[in-house]
This record gives sequence, structure tokens and C-alpha cells, in this order.
Amino acid sequence: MIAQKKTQFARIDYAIVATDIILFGIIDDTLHTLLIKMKKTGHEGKWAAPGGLMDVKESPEDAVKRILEEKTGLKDVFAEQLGTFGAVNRDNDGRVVAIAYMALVHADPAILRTTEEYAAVCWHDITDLPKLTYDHGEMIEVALERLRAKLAYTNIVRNILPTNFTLTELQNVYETILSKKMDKRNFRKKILSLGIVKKTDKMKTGEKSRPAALYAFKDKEYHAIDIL
Amino acid sequence: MIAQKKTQFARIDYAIVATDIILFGIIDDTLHTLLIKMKKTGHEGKWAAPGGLMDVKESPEDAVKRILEEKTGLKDVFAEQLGTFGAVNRDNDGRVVAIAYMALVHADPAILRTTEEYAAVCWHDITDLPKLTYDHGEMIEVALERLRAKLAYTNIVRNILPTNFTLTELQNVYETILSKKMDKRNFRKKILSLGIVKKTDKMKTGEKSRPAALYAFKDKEYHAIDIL
DNA sequence: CCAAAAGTGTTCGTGTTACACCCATGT
DNA sequence: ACATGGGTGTAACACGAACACTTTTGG
Repeated sequence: MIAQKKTQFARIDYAIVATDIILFGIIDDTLHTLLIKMKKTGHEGKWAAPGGLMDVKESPEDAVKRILEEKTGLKDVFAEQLGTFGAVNRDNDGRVVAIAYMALVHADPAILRTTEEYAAVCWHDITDLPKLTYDHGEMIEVALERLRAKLAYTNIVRNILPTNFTLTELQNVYETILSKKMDKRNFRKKILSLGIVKKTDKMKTGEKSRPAALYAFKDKEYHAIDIL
Repeated sequence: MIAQKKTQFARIDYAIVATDIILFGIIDDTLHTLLIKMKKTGHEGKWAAPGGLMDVKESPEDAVKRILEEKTGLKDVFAEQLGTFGAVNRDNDGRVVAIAYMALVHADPAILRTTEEYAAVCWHDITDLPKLTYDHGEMIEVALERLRAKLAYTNIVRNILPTNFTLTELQNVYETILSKKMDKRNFRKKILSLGIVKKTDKMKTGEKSRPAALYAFKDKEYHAIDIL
């Protein structure tokens, strides 16, 4: 039945594999995700998360790296597998099984590449998303859930912050992702007692208020530690 | 290069999709996993987790159900996706991307089907596993990690216990999976305060010691709750 | 009557929460 | 001088951890 459709995948007897990436970044102190407005026939004007077919000679992780670089120009982006979406009819064009990844970027340097393949590539506030095609809405739900859970027991937040940051900025990231206010004193006490950040000798100035000490993460590696 | 090998998959230009299942059950108060001894050419005598190719017209979850029924004769088995393993050379016979699932069964009724396809199908103590082929050793690691984590914040344990059980049996499951002794009074206090089990009017007798009250889970559904 | 496992409370220490004021800078 | 966000301590409470004896059955 699927094979009757005239599409690029119709000749395949097996499901083929794609990767889709839910990319998160903080913009204006708010969590945003990167979406693409499609030009492809049958999907004109629809929004989707970036993704693409995995090549037979690359791993899913390599596919994610390649696609991220194509879309954002960034290398060395933190990415974590979320799960695989394989409903038989998730893609009308054929049987495509998508391995979904969540990726985090420091949004500042995330200069987006404009390509002719898409009508638009841009960041969307997570609280104000357009309708998404395929099952990408579901993927974003899963990604958000995972991200929120991991804030509580890993240092994953380091992947979405710039190298140096103030404790208030760190707290803002937690608050915007978790959608809840936290107590400043308790937050700082907790973060400092964990010993995952160290104060640098730099200060953030020019903010029409008292300068704030800049901090950096001690560990370059992502790992588990009880935070909240 | 891969396509040069004369195998059943060699003609495919794309990766194909399989599902592999890490099946857990409690046998003799100890965590066991189901393994298969293969007959397939090139893999003779090697142990692997049950798995198989996904059909183009079935979802990964349906493939898991089908394979579990083929291997164990059981239906309605709890299964959860662990992640997808897609290293380019994970299968020497061709490019196979495997979606790994963890499944839990009440081991009592898990009568294993003997088939001619395999040299053996049997339960192995998790602390004494043979060498595993493909990346199935890694899958079991991931499954164990997931299972242990979920014991602490979900009622997942209901899927590995029979309908009625004593609190000591419940504690034994936690202890064997987590490989640690727990305090009986604290454990019972915690479980009872969560309200996830209810006492039945049955007792377990004939055990050459004082009879124990049998309990059952209140919720049929799997859900999150802080347990430990 | 002895062995074996069931069942049951209290104390202590640690970690989480709630809460308010002074400080340094830019305008 | 005033507006803005930076930075700091303490007290109440909840939760988890440690710990020992009595009860009921089978043999």
C-alpha cells in the first residue's frame, strides 16, 4: 500500500532510518527550539525539527553531527538520544523510522545557515510553537520532559550556557526550563555546595546594577549529580 | 564494502531495522535474563538476546510483541524502549540498526517455547552471563541501569511480580535487582505510606514459618512515584 | 520446644524550605 | 539619590537511616 505511492522511498522493501533533532537554546532568557519551514512537495510551509536520512555508512550520532552542522554551522554540539519513533504511518511518504535526539547549544554563536532547501530556519519560543508536521510535536514533548528531568540530577545545563555565566543567569535557565520560580539563596547554596562551578576572576559589568561574579563549570564532562 | 558480503542483507542500500529485547524475570529470588543460543551460520553457539527484523508494516512495539510471543509464548508483556543501537559495524552481516527494548515478565508462567531455529532458549542469572554477541552485552548494561533507576521512582516492579506477593518477596526483588540489603521496617513503612499496594485477605502459608499477608498492586498502570 | 520468617516504633541526623535586608553600580 | 539586580544566614520542618524484640507457624 505504501509502496504504491510514487515517492523517493517507495522502492524500499524495508523501513529506512532517519534522525531528527530537537535543538534547544536559550534566547532572551527563554527556552527556544530550532524549527525548519519546509519547501518539500506535499509539506510546503509546514514546520519541522531538523532531520534527515541516515547514510548506510554513518552511525546515527554521525548523522546528527552532520545534520546539525548543515543546519547551524556548529560542531561539537551536545546531543543525546531520546528514543526512536516508528509508527507505521508517521511519514506519509514511506516507512521511515526516526531516531530522535535532543541537542543543546549556547545560543549566542548559533548562527543559522540559510539554505535553499528550506523556506526558513529559525528559533521558536517553546511556549509558542507552530503546528508541527510528522510526530515532531511528540518528540518535543519527550525532549522537554527529558531535559527537565536531567536538570535535576546532571550538569546538563552546562551545554546550554556560555563558558562564563553569573549565578543569576544559571538560575534563570533553570527557572525558564522548569517554568517555576526558585529561591535565590537556596539555589546558590545548593549549586555552590555541589562544587560543580567555580568562580572566575571576571565580573559581568555594564548592567546598570551591581556587577555580578562570573562562574564557569569545573567539569567539561556531562555527568550525574543530584542538583535539585 | 559491506554490500560485497554474501548475506541476506547484502542487497540493501539502506540500514534495516531490527528490535532486540532484554527480557527480565525473577527466578529463585534472583534477577535473570532470557538468552538464546544461536544456530545461524557465522554465529553458531553464540548467546544473544531475543530479537528479529521489524516488518515494514509493523511498528517496533508490534515487532517486540510478536517476537516475545514467538520466544516465550507470553502476551501482554510490559516493554519499554531503551534506545537504538546503530554503530556501523555492530552486525557483521550488514547494516542493521537495532531498537532495544526492556521487557519484564512474571517468571512463573514464562514457559519458554522450544523452536528449531535456536540451539537453546533459557534464563541466565544476571550475575553470571556468558559472553554475548553483537552489542547485546551493552544493551543489558543499559537495561539494568534503566531498571534500577526506575525501581526508585516508578511502580515498574509490578510487572515482574505475580499478582499476589508478600512484602518480603517485594523487598527481595528490590534487593536482588539493586544488589543491596534494605532495612525491613523502613522498606515496609515506605511502601505502605505510598499507598501503591493493598493487603488482600489471603495469606501465604506452608513456609515452615509464620504465614505472611499477601498484597496486590492497586494500580494496574505503570506510573511514576517516588519510592526509594 | 525449637527454628524460621513475619510483623511492628522511635530516635537521630541531614537536607530542604521559607524568609528579608544591605551592597555596588549606572543613570 | 534612586533604581536595579547582587549577594548573604538562620530557624522550622520533613525525610531517611539506624536499630531489636515479639509473634506465629511448621517440624
